[in-house]
Amino acid sequence: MNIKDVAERSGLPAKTIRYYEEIGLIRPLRGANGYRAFRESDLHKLAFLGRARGLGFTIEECRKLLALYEDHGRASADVKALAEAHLADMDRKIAELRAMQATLRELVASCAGDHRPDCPILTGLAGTECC
Amino acid sequence: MNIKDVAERSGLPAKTIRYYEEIGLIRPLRGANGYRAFRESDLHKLAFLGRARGLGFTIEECRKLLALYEDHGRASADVKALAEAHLADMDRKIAELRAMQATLRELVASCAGDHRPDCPILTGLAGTECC
DNA sequence: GTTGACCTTCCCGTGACTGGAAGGATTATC
DNA sequence: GATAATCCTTCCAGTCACGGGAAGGTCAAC
Repeated sequence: MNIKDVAERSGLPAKTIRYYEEIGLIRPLRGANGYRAFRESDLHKLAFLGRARGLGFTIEECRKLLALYEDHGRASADVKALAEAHLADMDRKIAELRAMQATLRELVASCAGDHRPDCPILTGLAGTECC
Repeated sequence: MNIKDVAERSGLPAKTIRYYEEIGLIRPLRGANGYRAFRESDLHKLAFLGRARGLGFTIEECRKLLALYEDHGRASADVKALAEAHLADMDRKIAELRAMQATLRELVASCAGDHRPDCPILTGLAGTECC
């Protein structure tokens, strides 16, 4: 299989597939013409990577997941720990975003939003609480 | 004021302050020795930038906010629109994270997490729904 | 044989910094 | 006055996960 077919079947752009080879996530064979020759197993790995990335795992986490996937003697606890750490990461990110939203929503609520120049959003950002 | 004092007073690292000058967010004066000479107005701008960045605005959004801040004839509606667009951005990011979490939580819930190798998280990522 | 679609590598750009090297300026100490 | 420590400067490279595009080789169809 050439890269375009793999790209279509895995849903990943060809550029991304080349990049994944470059950083050692996959090791496709090479034909006599220098073209990458992908096996079904490469395709499976790419699909795996696409799903893991889609769930927000970083590339290094994906590397670990792939290693666990290929290690048939792994303990499912190791996988679960990785997944739970990632869930906690996402919790933290959501909390951070919500905190930022809460602050900004207060400022927005107090802003008239009309043609006049007075703007509590700007004075809030300026921090000069000049009352 | 030299850069270290400004860094301490604004809460921004000196590296970041140099970077902000490089991309034209601030324009401190220069002393005869080549050192940056910060005015109070530079410090205010940096504090403003620090707060805006802390609320998750991108650098380009900060540039616009700073321009509005310095334009005393602005309409507060323009500021409010920027802020509301950013709130909507954050809404989208949160929704994306929650969708990823929901999927991953399902997988995690079905994983025993013990010493055995069977792992629904990995088979889920492999997508081989082999039942 | 010539088009057109594919493939390859290589290098640059993204956002918002961070780290570190090399070297000049200032301040404190002896 | 010499020296050491602490500042300051610029410049270059790296981060993360790719994407864009150039320059050139290969392959299938007509």
